[in-house]
Amino acid sequence: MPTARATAHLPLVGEALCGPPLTEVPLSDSDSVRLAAVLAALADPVRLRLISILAAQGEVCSCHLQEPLGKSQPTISHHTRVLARAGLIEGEKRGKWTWWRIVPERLASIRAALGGT
Amino acid sequence: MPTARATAHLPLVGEALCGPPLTEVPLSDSDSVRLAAVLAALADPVRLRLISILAAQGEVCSCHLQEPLGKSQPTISHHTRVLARAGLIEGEKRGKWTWWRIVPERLASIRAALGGT
DNA sequence: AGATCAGATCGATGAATGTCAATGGGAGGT
DNA sequence: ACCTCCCATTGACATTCATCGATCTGATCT
Repeated sequence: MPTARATAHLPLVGEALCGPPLTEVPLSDSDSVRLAAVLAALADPVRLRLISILAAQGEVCSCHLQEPLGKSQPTISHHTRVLARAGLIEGEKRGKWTWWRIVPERLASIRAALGGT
Repeated sequence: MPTARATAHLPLVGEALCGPPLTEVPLSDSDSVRLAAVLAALADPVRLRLISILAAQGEVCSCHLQEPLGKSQPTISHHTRVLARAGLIEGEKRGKWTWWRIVPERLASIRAALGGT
């Protein structure tokens, strides 16, 4: 069993996402599960493109997502639900349509959890 | 079909990760697939804790990962492989042991792809 | 050479996930 | 009332994935 030398300190969890910033690594079980869940919500090509569309257009209703994403309506609904449950987007029903928008703080907290200053 | 108003511009792909920064959203198919693959490599509790251990200790051999992660040796090997293939960690064989360390630029490129400055 | 140890690979298994057709539920419009 | 449109939900299917036991490859040591 060799010995390991300590060097850099790269915090992996930001306050907004997983509670207070942790001082001692490794990540706790619950924190890692929470962060992994949010990252898993992001780790899909369709959902990434969906988010990029929202980022570009500010607010988009589901009917505008189906065509650029090239997926069926239930699939789009599934992806918006996954993203909304992860807190990455928010939906608001206005009349017949549901308008979706990004929650930028959530993306920022992910970046922070990944070691951003 | 309602109309959408354009607001913020949130770039999702950084240079280091997926080629030149994209000016027009949405993300291309290939870019979203590439970014999703790296995020998927990160979206696992065991791998997040593994990375946090590496971040804290600088350089760690596999034999030191098995115990804190509480997983079998083949499972640890599987996770290091996934992370290495995603470019998030690097392994170096020295004698009998394989030493693993973080590739900080890779994490930084992910943060950039997620809209960081 | 033989024994030992670190870690990669193989095979199997159970769970999670992306996808879509079909259906259901509301909100508008006529 | 009826019809239409938007979207969520259900059920089913195929694929992917995390996990571990067993095995294989190399490197080290006696």
